[in-house]
Amino acid sequence: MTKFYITAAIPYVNAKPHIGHALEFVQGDVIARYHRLAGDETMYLTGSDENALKNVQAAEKAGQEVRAFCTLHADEFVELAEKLSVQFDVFQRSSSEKHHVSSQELWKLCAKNGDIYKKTYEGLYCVGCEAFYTPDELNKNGECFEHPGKKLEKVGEENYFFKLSSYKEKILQLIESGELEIIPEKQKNEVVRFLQGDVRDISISRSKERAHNWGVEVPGDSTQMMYVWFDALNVYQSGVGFGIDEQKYKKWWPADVHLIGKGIIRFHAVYWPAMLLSAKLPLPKRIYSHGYITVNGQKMSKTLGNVIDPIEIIEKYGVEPVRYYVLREIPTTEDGDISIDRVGEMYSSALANELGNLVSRLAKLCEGSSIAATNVKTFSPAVSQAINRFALRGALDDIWNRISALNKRISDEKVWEKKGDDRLKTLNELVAGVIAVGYDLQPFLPETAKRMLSIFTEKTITQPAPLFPRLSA
RNA sequence: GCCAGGGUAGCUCAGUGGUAGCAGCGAUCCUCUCAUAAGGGAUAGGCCGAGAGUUCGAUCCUCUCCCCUGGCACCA
Repeated sequence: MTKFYITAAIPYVNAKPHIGHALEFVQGDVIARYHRLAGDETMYLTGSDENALKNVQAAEKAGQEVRAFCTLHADEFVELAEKLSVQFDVFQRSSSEKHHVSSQELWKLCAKNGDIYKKTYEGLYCVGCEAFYTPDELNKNGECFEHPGKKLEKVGEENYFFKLSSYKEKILQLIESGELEIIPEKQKNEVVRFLQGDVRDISISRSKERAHNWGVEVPGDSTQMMYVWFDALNVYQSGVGFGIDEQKYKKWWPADVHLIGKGIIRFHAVYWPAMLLSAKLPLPKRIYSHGYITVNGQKMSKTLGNVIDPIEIIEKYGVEPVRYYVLREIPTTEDGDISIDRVGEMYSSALANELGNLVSRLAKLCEGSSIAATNVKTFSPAVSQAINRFALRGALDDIWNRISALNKRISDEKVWEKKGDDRLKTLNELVAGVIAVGYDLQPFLPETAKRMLSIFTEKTITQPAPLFPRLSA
């Protein structure tokens, strides 16, 4: 039995989840479910990024204690996963004691290898980003791109630095050779271009004061806290026992897939491998990067007030239509758009009319006939291949082509007019087709798939209640 | 500003050096009746962003321009 370990990025918990988080959770869930069904021992992990300064600021704004604030939001992500039928095996909070110990362990390994050094850093500091910039990273007015109009301050501070520059060539080679695979190509190219440029060492700590005394303390220096990404990335390891449970860690690490949003590719494809190389630990095998969701063609933003709460759509249409939408309508590795109306359209056309009605009509046609249930135990090659290439939408395209073909066959052959052996033979073939569809659909729409398989493997097939009832409105 | 990728039917997109696509959704029309008034079929007359060049010939090659999107160190 092979193991399969996939991670979803750990979200900041400074606000409640939006539809973008749902997209990533569901994508990862499909891949995890696929591997579980294929017989792999599977681990699907996510967690929460709680040590970020943003959380401290958000908590202060909300007038709450940081830890309580984080717990509140972390719970919302756990709840979202449940409502989406997303099965995480581990939800690792980065504020947990174990995670702190684990991250300090990683730090020590990098330090032992001589890759961490102290340096007084003087630079231009953007209060909005709470980050330093070099002049060439700024716009022509000398302001950062995130906060145009905001003057930068000159700040000096002694920090720990990580020798990222030492690993530039090695990582470039790993990525170009495909040993560390990045999908899609577009993101891979951006990482390669970055690595071909001037890669500088990065600051990996900040003063405790600047960190508002929140985060993971640097081992052996109680005046410094780890830069949040240093510990955040380590969630992928701490969640499977790194520095805590060696046996467990050895079993799961390295990750087979890191699933992330395109905005954090650099951390996963450059910093993270560098840290692991420094610590002499195995590297993740693949990075899948997905796009962002726009709403009615616009970026989601709190200012615009167009943030879509996935829970709301789930309540309106149900879980599986939401899963279907983000998997089929949103290009797997690119940006896509969502609107409530569009979800409704998809519900009617693809789910109720095509799939739901197919199940209904075929079940009805089968009533009174004894159908020999086929026992499918594997995914179709097309679907397997698509999932392994992170082409989730492609897999659904294939499945829906088959659904259309089944509907067409029923009409073309006027199955309802057939009699005797001819009818029985045709029905058997059609049922086999639907069962195969149901099997392939399991990772995507688990509940629907389960019902389909159960309906058509019964000894006597009877017409079920609609899988996707027509919407009244 | 710099870098990358795009601008093709109402929408989402595919595509090729030689009259643009059996594409999907929506729309319109026709049609079956097993089915959730679902299914199936047909149609939709789009200057393939603008201009110039290369070529016998370009939507696809080159150049310029316009527009959009993405990346530019803490955003799923």
